[in-house]
Amino acid sequence: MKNYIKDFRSTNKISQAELATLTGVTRQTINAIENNKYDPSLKLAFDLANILHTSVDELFVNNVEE
Amino acid sequence: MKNYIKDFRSTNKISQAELATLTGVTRQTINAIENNKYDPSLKLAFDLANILHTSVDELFVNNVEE
DNA sequence: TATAAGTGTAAAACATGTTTTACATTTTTG
DNA sequence: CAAAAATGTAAAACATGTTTTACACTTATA
Repeated sequence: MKNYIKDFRSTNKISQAELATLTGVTRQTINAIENNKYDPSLKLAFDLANILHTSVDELFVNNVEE
Repeated sequence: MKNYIKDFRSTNKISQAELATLTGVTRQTINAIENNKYDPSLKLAFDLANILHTSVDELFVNNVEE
């Protein structure tokens, strides 16, 4: 699973910490997701898309190959 | 989180068991998600959307109020 | 109406996502 | 350049998602 959080975050001029606060998770969670340590829950994916003014389908790309 | 899996499944004329096989999870998982026992992982959400010929953003709706 | 196919459900074990606490390194700015 | 802000990271505890096994109930079909 690839994501464009960093790009959208930069476009929206917002830090990992701010994005964390706005989505109600910790900064570590945002950092881990950006660095592909794991994927967010579906709910968090939607919250991230909302705050970053985009959609889940645009924010993430599902690598069909595992 | 609300989902339209049952509706899309019906449109695509496919059983819970078939959808499970196609997405690589168990029938119980599909059943639990349809009945809102829990939300799928982001990857499973994408796989479901693909198989059901729709998008994550159309298949699920994020209830902003927790 | 009998049988098969489809659906609902449950508990235990296991896998993945998130928090907490804490510190190190890098980047930005006065 | 010094200080502040931002980012990377790690381990333990906790929360949520998924499998396995198993059985009961309902709906479709011969």
